Amino acid sequence: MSGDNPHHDSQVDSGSRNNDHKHKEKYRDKEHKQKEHKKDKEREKSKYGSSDHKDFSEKKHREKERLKHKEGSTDRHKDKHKDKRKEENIKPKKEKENGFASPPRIKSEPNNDDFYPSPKSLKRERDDDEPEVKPKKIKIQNDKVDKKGKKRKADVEDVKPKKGQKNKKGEVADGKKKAKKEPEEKWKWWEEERYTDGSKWRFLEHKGPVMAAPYEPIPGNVRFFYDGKPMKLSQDAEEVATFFAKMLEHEYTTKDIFRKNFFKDWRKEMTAEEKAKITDLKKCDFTELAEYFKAQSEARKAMTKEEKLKIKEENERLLQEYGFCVMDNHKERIANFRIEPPGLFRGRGDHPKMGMLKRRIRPEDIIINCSKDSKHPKPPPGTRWKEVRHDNKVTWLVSWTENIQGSIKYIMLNPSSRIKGEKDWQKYETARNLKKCVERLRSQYREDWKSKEMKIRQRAVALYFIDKLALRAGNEKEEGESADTVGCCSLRVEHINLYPEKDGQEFVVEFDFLGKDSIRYYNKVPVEKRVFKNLQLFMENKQPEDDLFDRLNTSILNKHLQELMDGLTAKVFRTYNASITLQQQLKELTNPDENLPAKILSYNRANRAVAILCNHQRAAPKTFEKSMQNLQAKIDAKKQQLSEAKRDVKSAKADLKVRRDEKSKRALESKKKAVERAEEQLMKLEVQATDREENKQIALGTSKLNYLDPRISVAWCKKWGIPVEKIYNKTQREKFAWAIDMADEDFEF
DNA sequence: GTTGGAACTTAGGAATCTGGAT
DNA sequence: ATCCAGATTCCTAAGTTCCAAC
Repeated sequence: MSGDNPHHDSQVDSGSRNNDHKHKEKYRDKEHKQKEHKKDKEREKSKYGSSDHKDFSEKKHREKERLKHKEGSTDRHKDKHKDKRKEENIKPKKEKENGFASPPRIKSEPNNDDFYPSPKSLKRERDDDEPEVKPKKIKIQNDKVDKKGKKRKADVEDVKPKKGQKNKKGEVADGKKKAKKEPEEKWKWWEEERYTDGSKWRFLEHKGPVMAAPYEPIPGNVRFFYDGKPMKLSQDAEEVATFFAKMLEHEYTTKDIFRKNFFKDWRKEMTAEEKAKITDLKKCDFTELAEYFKAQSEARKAMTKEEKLKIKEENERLLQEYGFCVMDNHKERIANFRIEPPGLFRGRGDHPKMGMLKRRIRPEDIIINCSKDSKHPKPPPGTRWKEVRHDNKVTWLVSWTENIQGSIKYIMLNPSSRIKGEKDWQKYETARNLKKCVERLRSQYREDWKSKEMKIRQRAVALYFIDKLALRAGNEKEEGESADTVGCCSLRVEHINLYPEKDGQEFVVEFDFLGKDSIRYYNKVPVEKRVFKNLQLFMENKQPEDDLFDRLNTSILNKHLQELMDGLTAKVFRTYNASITLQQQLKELTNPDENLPAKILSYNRANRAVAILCNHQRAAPKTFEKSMQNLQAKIDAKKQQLSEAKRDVKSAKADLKVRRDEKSKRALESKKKAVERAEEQLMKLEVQATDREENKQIALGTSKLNYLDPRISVAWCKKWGIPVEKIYNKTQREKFAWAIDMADEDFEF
């Protein structure tokens, strides 16, 4: 069943989702005091008389003021005190590998890492404690996938690098003549077995992160003024001042919260004297600093080619040295090998922490993860790592705790790596599994709309939204820690409006809320009557700021989903619906007779349908108006050309009438051709304009990268003879190499 | 069972690069 | 050769899910 999600249609072309900033005001200073409305929940409870609702104890007393910026703090600041209901009984969790039927991994011999020690000589010891090491090849479903009949080296042992390897490695690192060489043959990890024991790798070696560049004090002639008088700042205070100065242009340096947070954190960096003197941000004049940085960036732009080349080479050197690691005998690209530099935090939307100082990360903050038997990365001279550990149950190479939210940041591998690719592939397989049973689940939740139990009804309605509208799960968030955004489970009464009748449709629900990244979701959808009635019920006796689904959270929902299908979670619906929509739209929009650009346009339109479904928005490009004008000018010129061409045809006709010779006839023909050509070009330009206009605020990239099973696109390309390069750029081809290699034109999601 | 932390995916915007127009 | 717009890459915030400790 493809194209089996009829209810998307409305969404696909339903209107505008503008990110209206006014809209945000609406939520800005709201104090959500759900706590005060617990009584309402109690009321509902009794209404349904279900016994399973114990009371929701209230415990929300956040103590603000965290020691955030305490020196070297690795402490958590997440003293969360959830006020969520926890009345549900939670099922015992099942152990499983997410329904990904794939065989245990057996190491196969790579041939492409010449830069690093060739592993040939180095056998890894086989892991004897891995019973599943016998590859019984639970081959991945995809029928066609396997056509090539891989030579699975089922018997190759997992090799572990030995000393020899290390030595070689060192040598490679130093004189990296070899390192330059591209591996001619790309490693097809998808033809190999996977680990099934939960381990992520056997061997991992890397050079550690690239630390942020040290602070470079500003020259003495560049001055900071306080209260009109120049003032030399201590180095630490100065550094933080430069962060602010660099942002001076930006609107958010005018925001109260930003300024307040900044000033508070800045003062912590000041010496006692500075602190005593600098008491008012308004009296601070950063303009000379700002000009200095501006001039610097101008200078950078004006650099000669040689200078630029030099920088480029230096970057390339860093990339070669730090941008790769060896994981299980393969050289793999690292995604983010640089430590995030210090600066001022800018969250998205109305973030309560905007402007806070994002502290500089020191080696002492950093945890290194690598193989015990690898050459460990060296900390910068005179420093040490916080810890070096050897945990092969995780994929990260480096981690540190960030001081704004107290969360952990990681350095991990590039999307083209085996470890990311396998996971990505698995994600789509889970979504395809959902396809097989989605109708069953749909009937199930429709049944549940009638349940006697409130929490089941809520779960069923929420699931309906997640399925129909591709909403995110919606975890609860801690108030005051981040912008006020919601997803499905965390929707509040104020986020929807019910219209028994609107615009000629019955039972319309209007959604208006800020989702991830404070992107507005606005949509009007007709729903089934039963859903509508349920929503009315859920909203009864509630305040706008109360949870719509007060008996539900993501944990309850996902537990339920897990029971319905192995590996099923809320986000699988987004993947499934995105991919199935693409497949179906491609089927619908592709016209076999059309030429290549037209087909690509169809692809983009199908992609766009998905982006709209998933609400992937972008700010209209700054150059949008101009580029539209340019295009319009082209169109006008083409129109002009066309009308001239038509006039030519007329006169050629007249000519022919008079002369009646072959030559005139031919002339007429060629004029006619010119008209046709111009018409075609005009049409193309107009289509392009439409396309661009339609795309003004839609971001296609996110869905392409994260939600659309690449095999659908690859199959489509193969079917219509479209070079895959037209659809995926180089990076994307690297990420989706597995799909490009395995999908043939018959692939069905 | 709850809770918070850890791990990992998803996200939009800024910075940088590139190649075609001039 | 230079400029510019669009494409690509980088950056890191903001989500989801899993899991261990209580």
